[in-house]
Amino acid sequence: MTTQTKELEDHMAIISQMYPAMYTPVAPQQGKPKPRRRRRKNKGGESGAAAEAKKRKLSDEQVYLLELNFGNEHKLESERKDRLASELGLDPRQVAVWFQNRRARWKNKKLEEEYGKLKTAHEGVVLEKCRLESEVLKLKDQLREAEKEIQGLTERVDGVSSNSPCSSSVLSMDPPPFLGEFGVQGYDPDDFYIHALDWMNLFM
DNA sequence: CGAAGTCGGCAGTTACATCA
DNA sequence: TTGATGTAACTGCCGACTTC
Repeated sequence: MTTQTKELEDHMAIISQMYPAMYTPVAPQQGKPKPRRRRRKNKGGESGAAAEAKKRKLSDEQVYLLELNFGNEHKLESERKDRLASELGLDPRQVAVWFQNRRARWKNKKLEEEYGKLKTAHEGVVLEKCRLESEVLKLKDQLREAEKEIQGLTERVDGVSSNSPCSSSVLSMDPPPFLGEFGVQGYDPDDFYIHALDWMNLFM
């Protein structure tokens, strides 16, 4: 076996993996030919007998060369089509049709890939949304607890406010930065408890 | 400039081969 | 035998280009 032949076989193996259904070996026509259903019309003007004589399935080598050409350029200029057709022993029309169908398959494949990517991305976003929603619920709970605690402390402070030396300055302070639900800009949930404790220490 | 012809591309369809 | 699937080939339409 020559290196070139081996290379061709390797390429065919790869291509066969990509398009398994395209490369089943052509079985020689044996016995009496089955009657074919009639097409609607034959625009090409080819006689029925001539069309009948044509091999329907392209050979592995023909497909391999067509794939190589398609890999280089998906579009087919007239000159290249004629050259390819004579190289492969095909009608230029067959080459054009093959490229057309191949472009359609390629487009479908790309659409499927794109769909897969979008689906994965969408699933990721839905997951992240769930995570964020549960985090919001958790933070709301924490906020409620903190507000309850502050309420209790405030009531305690009110009870002794009349004889506390610092009461006036404390009571005149701005409300704590964590009061109110999500109304504070620059609020960092990680620092929530640290800030809350700092603020409460003023009363201790 | 515009009508007519040609050509290539695409979407959709049909006919056929192959396989489970 | 039959239904599903892949593919070659077809139809019909459209836009770009050329010719007259």
